[in-house]
Order: sequence, then C-alpha cells, then structure tokens
Amino acid sequence: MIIIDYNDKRPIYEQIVERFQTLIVSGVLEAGEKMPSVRTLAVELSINPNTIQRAYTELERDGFIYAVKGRGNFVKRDTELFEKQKERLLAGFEKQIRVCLRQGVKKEMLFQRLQEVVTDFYGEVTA
Amino acid sequence: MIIIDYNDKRPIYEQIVERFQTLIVSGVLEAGEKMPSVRTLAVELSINPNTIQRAYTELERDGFIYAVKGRGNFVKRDTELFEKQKERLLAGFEKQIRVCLRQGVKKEMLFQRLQEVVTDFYGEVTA
Amino acid sequence: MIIIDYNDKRPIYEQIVERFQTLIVSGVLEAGEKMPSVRTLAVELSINPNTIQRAYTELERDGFIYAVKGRGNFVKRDTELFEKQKERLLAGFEKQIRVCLRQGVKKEMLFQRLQEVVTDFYGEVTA
Amino acid sequence: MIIIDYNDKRPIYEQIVERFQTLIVSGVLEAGEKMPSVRTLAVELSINPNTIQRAYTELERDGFIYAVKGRGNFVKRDTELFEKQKERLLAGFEKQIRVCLRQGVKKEMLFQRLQEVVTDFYGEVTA
DNA sequence: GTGGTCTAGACCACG
DNA sequence: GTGGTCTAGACCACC
Repeated sequence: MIIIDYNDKRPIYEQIVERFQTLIVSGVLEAGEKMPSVRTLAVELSINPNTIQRAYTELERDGFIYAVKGRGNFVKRDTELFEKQKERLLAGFEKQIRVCLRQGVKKEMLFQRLQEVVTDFYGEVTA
Repeated sequence: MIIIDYNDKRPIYEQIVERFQTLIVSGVLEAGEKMPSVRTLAVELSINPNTIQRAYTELERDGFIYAVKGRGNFVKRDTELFEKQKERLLAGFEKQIRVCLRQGVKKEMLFQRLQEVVTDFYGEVTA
Repeated sequence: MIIIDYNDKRPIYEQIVERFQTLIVSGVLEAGEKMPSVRTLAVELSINPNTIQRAYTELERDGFIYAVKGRGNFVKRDTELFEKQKERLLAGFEKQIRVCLRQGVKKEMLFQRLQEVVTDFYGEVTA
Repeated sequence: MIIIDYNDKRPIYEQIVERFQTLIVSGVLEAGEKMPSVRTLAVELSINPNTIQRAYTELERDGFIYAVKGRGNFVKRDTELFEKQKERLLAGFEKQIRVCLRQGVKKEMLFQRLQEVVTDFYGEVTA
C-alpha cells in the first residue's frame, strides 16, 4: 500500500505522509478505519519505527488521523479539511505555473500539457 | 537584480540559480554579457562567496554561462538548451497536476486556475 | 451516563474518573449508592475492564468511593474531601491564568471571558 | 534562559516550546534575533540534540521561528500569530473554568482567585 | 559551524 | 500490543 522511493530527494516520512493523505482523501482508507500500527508498518517497509511515528504525528497534526493510546491510529474523515488540503495543492500548482511562465514557457504549451495529463489520468482510472 | 528570500525553504544557491536562469532565458541578460563577479555579488547580497560560487558552477554545468579564467563568467545563449530547460519545468508542472488529480482535485478547477494565473501574469507583465 | 471522547488526548481512565467525580460532587450520585459494576460498565462502554478497574481504584484512592469485597463499589460522601477536590481544580485554574498572563493576555480579557463562560454555564444548567 | 522541570509530566520538548513562545511573545527575544543553536542548547541543558530539534521544528511549524540551513534558527515576529496564540490560551482557560463549574466550584470563588492571581502577577512584574 | 533526517535501542503509559 | 518520548550516534546538505 505504501511505496518508498529512495531516489526521491524528499525525506521518507514526508513520502509516507503524502501517500496516506492520498489514500484517505481518495477514500481508499475510510473514516474510523485503523491505520497499520507503527511497528508493523516499520517492519513491513523495513525502516525505523521512529520514521513512521513521525509521519503519523504529522498526519495527526494536520487532522487526517487521530491516535488513541494503547489502541492505535485511526482515520478521521473531515471533508472541510480535505478542501483545505486541495487548496494547498492548488497553491503549489499555481506556483509551478508562474515559474514556467517566468522562464518563457508559452501559455498554449501549459494548456496542452494539462489537457494531456488529464486525459491520461482519467484513461488510467477508467481502465 | 537578485533577491534572496530567507523564508523560502530552498537553499540560497538554488534561489540564485533559478533567478539567473529566468534573467537569461527571458533575455534580460544577453549572450556574451559578463555576469557579476563572485565577490561583488557576495558583498552585494551579504552572503558567503562560496554560495555564489556554487550557484555559478551549477549554471555552468547546465550550460547557461561559461567561465573564462581570470576574466569572469559570461552568459551563453543556447536556444537548444532553453528548450531542455523548459521541458524540465514542464515535467515539474505535469507532476504537480498528477498530485492534484490523485488527491481528488477536479480537472475543471485546474483549467480555471491555470487560466487565472496566466491572465494575471500577462497583466503584470504588460503593465 | 459516561461518555468517552476518543479525540480527547487524555487517557480513557482519566476521563472516567473525572466524569464520576462530577457526578458525585454534583450529587447526581448519592452517598451509599452502588456504582455500576466493573464488568457491566466495561461492556456498556465497550472498553477493557482493566480500564474501568483503574478508574475505580483511582476514585477510591482519592476517597470518592469505597469498595466492599464481593458486593461492589459505593459512593462515599465526604464534604471535606470535596473541598480538597475543589482546591485542586482551583490550583489548575490559577496555573492557567498565569500562563495566559505570561504570554501577554490582558487581565480585562480574562475577566470578560470568565464572565461569559459563567453566564453561559448557568444558562445551560437552568435551561 | 530555559529551565526544564523533570517533575513536570509534560514532555521536555513541549516545555521548551512553551518557554520560547513566552520569550518571543513577551518580546524578550526580538524579531530576527538568532536562537541558540540546536547543539549548543542541547549541551547547555544537557539533553539530547534531537529533543531540541523537535522543539524547534514545532516552533517553526507554529510560525514562531524560521530556520535557515547552515545559518541557524531565527525569531519571526508575527503579531497576527500572537493573537491566535492568545486565543488558544484563552480556550484552555475557558475549558478549565467549565471543569471547575461542573464540579461545583462557586463562581464567586473563581472571580476572587482570578483577582488574586492578577494582582499577584502585576506585583511580581512591577517589582 | 548550522539544521535536517534517519537508525537503533530503550523506557513509559495505556488498554 | 499500542503510541509517545528520549538518548546516542551517524550521515547529509548548506553556508
């Protein structure tokens, strides 16, 4: 369910956070569902429990999960939060657009690529 | 000409690299033009000369400038290179799109935001 | 009668202890009255009997209830104890005030908020 | 400048966070001022650098400081943030009031204690 | 020298 | 068994 890319420059815990966000927001993990335990997941991914712990702490701080001592971590489903999350992603998207424009990428090119990725994505999903 | 944002998470040398790339690709810095000397710029920005050096090394590695021993660094203008650079940026753009889509952002939203940023950008520039 | 808030950071047994203290001090549970049995309550709240046991042990230690072997736990009504309990709460109250003041909260603000909460509380109760 | 209370039930990193918040909000640490380095402070308090690191990470996340790689952590001064912080503290204050009221503490008592603590506090400060 | 990440291993509180 | 905290020691990127 979780894949770590060691070529990715980003820290491991951040990759885990993003992956779980995707799983939760997309509904693969449902509200109230139990997250894999810190230790279990650590063994499964063969990384240190502390790293998982850190990822979970971050997810909890951002309101995606909640922890119950002695029982585990559980998925929270907060649609309002999901909107905030999307807004955050769109901010990153807009930033990226500006970088492209500043460096002389034509706007037609941006629209074309966006169209391509979108159709490709829905192709994948529908398939 | 160069502004450093200390609140920006990215390393300083990277900010400098990106800024010069923009200046060169957009034509503000013309082919053959002399870059500010490492020391001068270091003093001007009151940062460590090593940091400037690193930025210049990176710019040279990527083909944006070339160094002449004892004389300084000069702007190269290599249109083929610029295309590669744009392709790199577009790859980042596409990646960002996919992240948004995976986390449930609607495609209409992406098109709308792109349109907004583009018009805003050309508004700024024309002004 | 007892509600557990899994979003609350505090341990479950502590929530139970506090809830029973409120019920006893406020007189909802009267002196001599039998407490729900450990097992019954555990089933009712669908939590581990150990957790209830721990709460009861704590309540007994603090003098709110007493256990009779083979018969169950019973409410004690010890007005002197209640005063001690209130003093404990007031200590927490004062500590919180000091934290606010240290971080620059104006004293007028504290009085205002206290007034608001008090009126709100009696409003609720009277209703 | 920082004191750790090992009798305090709260984790060390949290104590450090709160202490620095006080120092920053109260203006003892001024905007732009450099925070003690992670390692230095760790040695000074004879605790593990990781613990300091965690405290600093939290302070940065909450907007009280910002980190510049290779240079250190610096105080940010964001008055808007300070208001949020005060609001957080007042929420804790109100919660405490409700707990007291629920357990039968008289409202007059609360007003009296608040008055006492306030005068005591300003006495300390003015002295 | 600075901060940031990660591992390894330990201890505690909770259920 | 669960999460939460802490220590010790290491490595990396940055300045």
